[in-house]
Amino acid sequence: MAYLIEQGIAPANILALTFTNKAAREMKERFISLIKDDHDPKSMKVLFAGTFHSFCVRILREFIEKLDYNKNFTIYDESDQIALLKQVIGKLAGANSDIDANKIKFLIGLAKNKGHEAPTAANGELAPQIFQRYQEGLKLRNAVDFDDLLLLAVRLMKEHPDVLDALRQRYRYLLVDEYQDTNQTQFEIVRLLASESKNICVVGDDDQSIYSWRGAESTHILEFGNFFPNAKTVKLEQNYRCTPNILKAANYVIKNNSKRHLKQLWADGADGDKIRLVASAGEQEEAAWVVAEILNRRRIDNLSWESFAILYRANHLSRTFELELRKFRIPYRVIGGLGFYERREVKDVVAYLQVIMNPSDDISLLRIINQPARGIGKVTLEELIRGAREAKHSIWEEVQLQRQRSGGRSQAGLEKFSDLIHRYHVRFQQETTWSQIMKDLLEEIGFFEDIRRTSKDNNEASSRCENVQEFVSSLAEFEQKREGTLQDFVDNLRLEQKEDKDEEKDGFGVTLMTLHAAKGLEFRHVFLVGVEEGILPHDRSKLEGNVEEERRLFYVGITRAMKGLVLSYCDKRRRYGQEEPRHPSSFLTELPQDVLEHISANSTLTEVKPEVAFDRFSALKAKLSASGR
DNA sequence: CTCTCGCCTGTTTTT
DNA sequence: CAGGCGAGAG
Repeated sequence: MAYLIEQGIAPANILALTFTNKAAREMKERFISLIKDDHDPKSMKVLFAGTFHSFCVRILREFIEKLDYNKNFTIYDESDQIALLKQVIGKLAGANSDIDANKIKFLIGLAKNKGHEAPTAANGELAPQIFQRYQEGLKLRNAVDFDDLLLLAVRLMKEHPDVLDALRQRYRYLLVDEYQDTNQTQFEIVRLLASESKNICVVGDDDQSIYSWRGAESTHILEFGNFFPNAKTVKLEQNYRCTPNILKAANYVIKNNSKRHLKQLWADGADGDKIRLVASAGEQEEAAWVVAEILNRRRIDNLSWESFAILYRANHLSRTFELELRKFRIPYRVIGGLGFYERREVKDVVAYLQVIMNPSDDISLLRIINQPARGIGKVTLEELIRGAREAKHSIWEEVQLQRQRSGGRSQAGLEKFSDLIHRYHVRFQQETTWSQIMKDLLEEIGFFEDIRRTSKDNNEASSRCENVQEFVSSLAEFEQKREGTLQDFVDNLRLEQKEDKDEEKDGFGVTLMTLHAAKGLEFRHVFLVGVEEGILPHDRSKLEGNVEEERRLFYVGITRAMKGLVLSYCDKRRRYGQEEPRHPSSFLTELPQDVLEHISANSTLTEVKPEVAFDRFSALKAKLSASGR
């Protein structure tokens, strides 16, 4: 990107795509720091650097009317999808059918990611019908799901050559990061945009392909030359991040994969510290050891909290570490997991905004029509849904009909709700102080009182109220920056994990995140925790015969570390409130012994003694006898 | 119509 | 353990 700018290419003609918002942010930052001496960073705002999804939203908001959607379409997230699917399944198979909405959602996603119009019948007898009804349901609600964003963008470009042409004119230089993770649809987008100009540059590493479960195919990068025959390949084999010891460990692990593009990674400099393999009795001990080590290391080397990251395979593993960090009042941030906007109270507030902007959005409407309670109960709702279905219009329109008809206890409620949405719809259109309107709305419906009333305790109540307050202040902030419409605000919310607000200014503490989220990032000290058989590799991957992807995940984790790497596992772990025995990951046996140091978390930090010798059979034996007792 | 209680089920990874 | 959901009392 910096090179293109140096060559005099207009920033508006450059399009840079990534897979996560964090990676996009990181890319922008590094780019700005490269060019800031010669160019005004502000003039670079027209350069689009973002995720595939946010790029697609942008072009769809501009052109989607050509596909017979309304411009103010709503983006459905996972829970909205599930809600819609449950409706569809209920309609199709009866209320007490045992069809799992989650499974269907997964199948639909898989099909869409591969660019299919419908899942094949083999996926389950009802799946094709459900898929069809689901898609109709989205359309009816003027909504699109995450995968549709990509699919519709492709359709737009294919069916409307004038649009494609305009986009090609606009985005003349295309760059894609983490290209090994492109799925069929994303590949199609790239191909459509770049096939004429051939001004395309992609970066990727097949050893870091960790999204095949989302339809990513690393063949896209391996066969790049087939689509762009004059492509020039540049191998980046020197690693500037890790110490030779860490890189050696990574190389040893990854070479156990059979399906890969061979390369010789090397790193300069001193070997560095040994990699520490820490065994703990349980997750409490593991967390205690890790946090004590962070405290220690920070003091000794005079480091910032930001130098440390705790990485894990699955989100729920963050909990014990959060508790322990809190105990010592160490600042930290958790990436992912239950996102900010996924919290009940925040979702409710967002749903109000959605309905106000797009009343056809039944899913959001049903969420808030009786929230806080205004006398619209199950019976009324069923009537509304039935009426809407029969008349083939939205529930909102059905509300407009039924509020006229008198009788029934819910009448007043319907009247009130309908009037409320109308009034605020007008206000949001006419006034520009969105945050004030939002405050008025929350006040009028008694949202905070309702939260206090329905919360289990004071703690929960105040934290939920705070979340809503924070939402309102982020709205205020957005409004002050004048960076976009209210619709843009909601889009960002949907597509972006809520990041810590003061992340930019004074650091954000220790980072906790999944291995997937860590890709593309680096930390001075990495603690890769829960390295146990069944967690990494995950049990499910073994069933699905995809252990090699788990190994790549392990590889990604190892190579996030610049100087220090700790791999840690427990002998037992609580799961569903029940304690279970655990065993070290088989991946650990693939590590070169000479770069390892074995540590038992039972020994205190001041007197760290290397364990006798790591012998997994004796370790296993010890565990078996322990569990036997 | 509202609310509480207790049973149930699930936990991979992300936009 | 925790959040979702249905049943049943008020």
